[in-house]
Amino acid sequence: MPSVPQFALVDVNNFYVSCERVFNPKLEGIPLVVLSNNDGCAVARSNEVKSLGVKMGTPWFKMKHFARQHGIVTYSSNYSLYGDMSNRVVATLRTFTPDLEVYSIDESFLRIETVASLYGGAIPMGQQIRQRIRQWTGLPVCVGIAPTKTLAKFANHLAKKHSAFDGVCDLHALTHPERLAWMLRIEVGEIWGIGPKIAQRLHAMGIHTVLDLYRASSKTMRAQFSIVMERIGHELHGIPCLELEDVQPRKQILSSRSFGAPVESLEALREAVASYLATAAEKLRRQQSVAGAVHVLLMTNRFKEHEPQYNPSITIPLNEACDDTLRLTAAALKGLEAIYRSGFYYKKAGVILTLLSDKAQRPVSLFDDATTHKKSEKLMVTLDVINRTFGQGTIRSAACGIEQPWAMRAESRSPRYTTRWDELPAVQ
DNA sequence: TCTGGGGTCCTAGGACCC
DNA sequence: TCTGGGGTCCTAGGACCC
Repeated sequence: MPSVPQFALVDVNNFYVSCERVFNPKLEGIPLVVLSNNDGCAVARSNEVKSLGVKMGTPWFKMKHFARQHGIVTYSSNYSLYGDMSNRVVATLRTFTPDLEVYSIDESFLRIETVASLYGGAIPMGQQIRQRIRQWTGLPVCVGIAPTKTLAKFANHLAKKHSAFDGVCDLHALTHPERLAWMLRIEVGEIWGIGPKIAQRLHAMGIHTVLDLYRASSKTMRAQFSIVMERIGHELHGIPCLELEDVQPRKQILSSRSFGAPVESLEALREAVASYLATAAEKLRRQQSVAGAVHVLLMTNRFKEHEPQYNPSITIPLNEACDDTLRLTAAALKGLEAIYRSGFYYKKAGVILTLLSDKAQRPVSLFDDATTHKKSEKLMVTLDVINRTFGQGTIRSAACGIEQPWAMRAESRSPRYTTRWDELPAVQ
C-alpha cells in the first residue's frame, strides 16, 4: 500500500461564468463577468475579461464604461443555479471516491492514494475526473495533486495557468529540481493562507517567491507570524498538517444584504430584517441546530464619507434556544427597535444567529410548554416543505412585507434553469 | 446613482478568580 | 520609594478563505 498521502484539489474554472455558459453557449469566447449581489462588484470573470486586466472585486459602476467599450457581457448572480450546479459536480466526484471534502462552492479535496491505481495512476484519474464532469455537467475543471492540501492548491494553480499540464498537475510526477523551478516562478501571495497583509510583510523580509518561503526557517516564521504560517511551511515541504474535514454544523449563521436604494424608515428596515431572519432560520433548521441569541446590525453607506455614519448592532439573548422563525423574528425586531435612530440613510442590514447548539441536545427549561413546542415544530416543517417545493418566500411572515421596495438590484439574472419548472431551458 | 456575502481561526488583552 | 503570581474565560479585532 502506498504510504504517501495524495490529495487532489478539483476546482471549476471561472465557476459562475462557466455555469452561465453551460446554458447559453453563445457566451463561449465572449468576455463575460458575473456581478455580486446588488449588482455591486465583478466576482467572476471569464479569461477574456481577466486578460483585459479587470481585477476581482472591481465595482461595476467603475468599470461600466470600460465594459461597454470592450463588449463585456454582464450577468447578475444566480445563486440558485450555481448552488445546484455545485451539487452536481460534487455528486460526480463521489462516483470516484467517497473520501472527499467539499471546501467551497466550486472546490473539493479528494484523497486518492488508494484508488488512483484503478484509473491507471493519478494523472489519468485526474483526466477522467475532468472528462466526466465536463460530460455530466458541462463544466470545465482543473485538478492539482500533491502530498498535502497546500501543495495540492499550488498544483491546481499550475494546472490552471500553464497549458502544458493539460488541466492536471501532479507534483509527485515532477522531479525535485522541477518542483523548485516552479516554486521560483510563482509569487508567494498565491499560496493558500497568504493574504495581502502577510504577503506584504513577507516581501519586507525579502521573501518574494514560493521558493523563498519554502527555504525560510520554520522557527523564524513561527516567531514572526503565527502557528498558521508554521503549518504552511511544513505543508510546502510535503509534511501534511491538514486532513480532509467532515462537514461541521455552522457556528453562526449570517444573513445580510445591501439595499437597492438607501432606506430611512423603521418600517422598511423591519421588513428587511424579518426577511433576512427567515433565510437564516431556514438554514438553522436545515443543519438541525437551535440558536441561543440573535444579533442584529445596521450600516450606513461607508463610502459616503460626508454623510453621517451609524453602524449599530445588538445581541438579543433568548430565554430558551429555538429554531422557530416567528420567535426569532420577534427577538430580531426587538433588537432593531433598540438600535434604530431616525435621520440616517441605511445601506445594509443583517441578522446573525449565534450560540448555536445541536437541536437534539437542546436543554429543556423549567417553563417549557410541550404543546406550544409541538405546534411550532409542525408549523416550521410545513413552512420549509412549502418553500422548498414552490420557491423561497412562498409562505412568509407578514413582517417581511409584500412589495419589498428595499430589495436588492439584480437587473440581468439568468433563468434558474435547473431548479424552477417555469424556467427550464428551451431547446429549439 | 452606483462599492457583495458568508464563513473560520488565531491572538491579545481585559475581567475575574484564588 | 515601595504594590505578587498564576491561571481561565471571554471578546474584539484582524487575518484569511471563497
